Amino acid sequence: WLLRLGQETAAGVQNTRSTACRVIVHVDLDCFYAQVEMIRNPELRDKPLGVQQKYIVVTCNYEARKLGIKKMMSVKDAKEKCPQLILVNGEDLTPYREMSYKVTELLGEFCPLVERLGFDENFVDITEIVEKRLNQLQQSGCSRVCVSGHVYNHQAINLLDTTHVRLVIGSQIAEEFREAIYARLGLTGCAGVASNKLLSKLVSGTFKPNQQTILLPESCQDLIRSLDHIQKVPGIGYKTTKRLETLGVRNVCDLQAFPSAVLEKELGVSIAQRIQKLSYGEDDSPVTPSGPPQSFSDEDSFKKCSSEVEVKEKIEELLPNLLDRIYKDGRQPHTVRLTIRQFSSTNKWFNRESRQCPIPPHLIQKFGKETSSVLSPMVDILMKLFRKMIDVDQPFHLTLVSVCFSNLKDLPSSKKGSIGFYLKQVSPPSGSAKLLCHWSITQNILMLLC
DNA sequence: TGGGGTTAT
DNA sequence: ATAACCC
Repeated sequence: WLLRLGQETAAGVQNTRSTACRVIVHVDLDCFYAQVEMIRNPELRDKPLGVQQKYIVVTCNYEARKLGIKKMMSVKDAKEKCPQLILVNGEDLTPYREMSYKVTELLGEFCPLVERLGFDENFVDITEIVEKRLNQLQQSGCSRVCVSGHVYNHQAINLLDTTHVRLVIGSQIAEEFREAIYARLGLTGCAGVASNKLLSKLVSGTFKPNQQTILLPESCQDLIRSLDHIQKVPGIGYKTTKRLETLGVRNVCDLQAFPSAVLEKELGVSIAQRIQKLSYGEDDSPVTPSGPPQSFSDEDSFKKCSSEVEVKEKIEELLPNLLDRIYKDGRQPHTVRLTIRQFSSTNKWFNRESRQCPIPPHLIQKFGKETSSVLSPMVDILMKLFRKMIDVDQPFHLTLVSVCFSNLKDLPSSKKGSIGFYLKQVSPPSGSAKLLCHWSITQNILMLLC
């Protein structure tokens, strides 16, 4: 696609600037866990591969998909379908988490506005980069732009429409993102470019592995209405779908046409207005930079755990890994939480309960040092939380134990003379050494030079 | 269904 | 602390 740029004066650009659309990229890695495993062991590259957690194949590579393996298939069904399927255990998320942050950090080199969604998706607000390139193009008198990848619906591009031009420039930037992710990390993925997060996410999935697509505004209704069920709309989950079904709302068109007043009474004004806007493809939520994580957790599920001693053992298994992650992060957690799931034949999922408490100050101090000194006092605290939930004199049957550290705070900076002093000045909320965006780092270095 | 995450109430 | 959402 070679196209001729419309003639537009600088003044014209200024006039349209206040109404310029946002340009959002959604980057979605292909079968992420399987890709990471194939990098760890290249011999798996051309073989059908599944990643297993407990008795579930949580994801698989495209070789396996050709043979009929689906995400979240039971190991039993998968082996029946495909006896040659190779399975690797993916219960320890460490390799995936590490690679995931490398991707986010790489995108952060292009632009500070990067928001994570799970381990394998990122939103990037590239509005400013697009504006800059648009100005460069116009000033250099360049008359052609070329779209990278697909255009949703094969819609024709109109280069007199500045929104079209912005999205085309966005496609070039998305291509650069994917090329950088492949060149530096060896990962492939999809990208979607549109004027908001919702649409960028929906359009990124339209051409699937390792391809990208842009959505022009005129095709927005086609895209959103192509969703056969409302639960496919990101933001409308299981519960809301059930309540909407009660109201007779089955698809996106039903939701668009449904009386707002009735919806607001049924779901509350906030949810009603948000999801009805979503049904029109409208989403004004900003790309919020994720920064370093808000919490660190580790969990294990199992068939049965029914004594205090077993619970303590589970906790002792989970803690060292967690404490190590927190130590490497550099911040100190101020809250700890224990979550359990009790067995029940009815309502099998979502019967989790938790208790949390502040971490005593004397223990918080020790997080910056050796993890061994925190271990046993922390086990004691977690066992107390456990006894708040479960009467240990009565029989119980747990199927999951999870420990979570949250309310992370930066180490108190030792004021002058320390590099921390300069770092804290520019980025007070979360100065975790690792995930500062490079702008903050640049500013910090400039401060040091001053 | 696993092993994580987030925000709103 | 729970409930909803996301992957």
